[in-house]
Amino acid sequence: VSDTFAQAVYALVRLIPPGQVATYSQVGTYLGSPGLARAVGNALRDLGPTLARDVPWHRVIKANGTLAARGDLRRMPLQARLLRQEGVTADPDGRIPLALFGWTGPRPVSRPSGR
DNA sequence: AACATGACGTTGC
DNA sequence: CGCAACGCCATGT
Repeated sequence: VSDTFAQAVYALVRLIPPGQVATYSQVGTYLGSPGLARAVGNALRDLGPTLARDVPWHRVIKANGTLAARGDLRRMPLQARLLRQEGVTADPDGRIPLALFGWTGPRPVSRPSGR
């Protein structure tokens, strides 16, 4: 459709529920390829203040569990605060345990009993 | 079409 | 743990 890659990114990030986080590569994977991580970052970087209200960009972090925005350190503390506000805490190392807060994806395979 | 840039990721030193 | 190099994909010039 006429949506750009960025639009797709916003749509997906919008689906990330509070209390959970996704990595750039993860988002990229759901969009088609893990290598899209960079492109995903670009898309969120281009996010405007208006769109930022609809898109929980703070729930997208790096693959190593650290926060991104190394060029815009102003957003770093903000992201940390927003996440903490949702219950997402970091380890003493300053990293977020993806094993606990990691988003399972747009369609979780939560199917313990299977059918 | 080619080159340069970037909220990334992984590996090597 | 910090820094550098390479790979990767989308976008802007």
